[in-house]
Amino acid sequence: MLMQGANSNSSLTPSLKRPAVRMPASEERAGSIELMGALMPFGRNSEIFGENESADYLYKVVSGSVRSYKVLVDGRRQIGAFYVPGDIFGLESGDTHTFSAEAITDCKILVIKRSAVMALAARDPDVARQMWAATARELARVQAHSLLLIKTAQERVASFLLEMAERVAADGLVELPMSRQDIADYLGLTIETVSRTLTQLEKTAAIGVPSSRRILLRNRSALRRLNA
Amino acid sequence: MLMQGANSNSSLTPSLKRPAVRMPASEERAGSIELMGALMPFGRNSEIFGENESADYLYKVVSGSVRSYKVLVDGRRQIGAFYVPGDIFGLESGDTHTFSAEAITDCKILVIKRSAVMALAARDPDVARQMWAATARELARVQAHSLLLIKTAQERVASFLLEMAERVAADGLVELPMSRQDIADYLGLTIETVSRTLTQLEKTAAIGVPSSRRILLRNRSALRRLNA
DNA sequence: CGACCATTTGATATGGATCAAGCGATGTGG
DNA sequence: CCACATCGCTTGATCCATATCAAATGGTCG
Repeated sequence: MLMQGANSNSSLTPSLKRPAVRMPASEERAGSIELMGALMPFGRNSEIFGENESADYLYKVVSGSVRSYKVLVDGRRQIGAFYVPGDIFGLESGDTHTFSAEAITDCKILVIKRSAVMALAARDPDVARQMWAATARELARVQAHSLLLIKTAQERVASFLLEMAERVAADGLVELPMSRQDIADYLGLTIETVSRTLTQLEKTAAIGVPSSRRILLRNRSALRRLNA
Repeated sequence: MLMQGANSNSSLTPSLKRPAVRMPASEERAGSIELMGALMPFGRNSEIFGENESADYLYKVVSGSVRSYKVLVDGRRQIGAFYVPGDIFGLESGDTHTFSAEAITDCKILVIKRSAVMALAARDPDVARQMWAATARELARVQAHSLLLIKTAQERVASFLLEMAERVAADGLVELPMSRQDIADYLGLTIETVSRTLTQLEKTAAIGVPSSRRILLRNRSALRRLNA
């Protein structure tokens, strides 16, 4: 399943190379989770894991960005989350992934064997607590996302921009790694509505759109006011 | 904050009585979390905790049912979850609750001090793992709820009925503890739409509605087909 | 330059919201 | 025990935000 990352795209061959730093087992302690994984490259649009695959690994974005999504029976795609450098993903309840994950851009992902984490967590309460905390953070994100989905188009787009700004912006300029279609599928809207809403926000001077992937936040408090 | 359960309603005085079974500290082991709490009664519509209050306790429904919700700035109320006997709630990311919780019906809630759980988890990896698992289950539920919110009215109502059926039904007959308004706020619809959708499902013989709080699932596969 | 894909813009359709009224059950006071 | 108020729910009529269908524009890469 991990290998699918390779074939669905590109000439990248993510040969699972040993991480540079590897502590002897006795040294594995709280905070060392990140030293337990292997750094793997994924090409744009390649699959990192698929829905219903067994969740044998955890993932941490080192560079690039990732979308998690689910395709509904009627063909609609719902994006559950965008992950940017620093984010951990692949935390799921059971032993199988409930979402798929794809690289939005070329990216480097730290891939960590879940069983190793579990084993470590069984010995080290602090590691267990860290995993709990990571899951709880994810829970909070999903809850916030739920709240998005009951808002109006303007509110959703405004919330999205503010969210991305927090995570990825250099002083007011948000560089979006994802397409309008990705945004639409994240917000539960159509690309047309996303596009129209952006032009609308531009007209009211809340934002600027120098290029389609670059959004300048001119008036954050106006956006926050829309945040309902 | 805990006391609000008492005053906002009824003559019940939830005097924090000691639980019947109380193990000496040395005996507190995995699975004993439930012995660490106090059983408290809450009257219908009374508040169990409020948004932004510090999350000092975890809760487990023993009898009755509970709604968690958030009131948005514009006055709309979004219900995040319904909890029935056996469910744990009040797990939040940080140290403050992000939702409020109210008793839908009179209920009995096991109230557990979070710090006690945390302390125990620090010593006992299995407890920590259990808490992680509980949080992960909650995460899965919220994710499922997110997916609901992008569906059509029919799909949302059908999914809701199937969800409640799994949790609360005695062979096909779902006894709803909550009002149409609660359902509407959970599904991100209006009560009119919920009502209309139910009559519509009744006409297609997918369900029966002997009384407004009792729903008979006549044709689950039809509902599942709607589940998109 | 030309083909292709992403995005924007325009015209129309529609699902669910909103506004408004009717109905049935439950409870209260006479 | 019945008249009446109240509350929760259903049903009806209309409106509106967003979807859908369709076309134009712009940006990128061979």
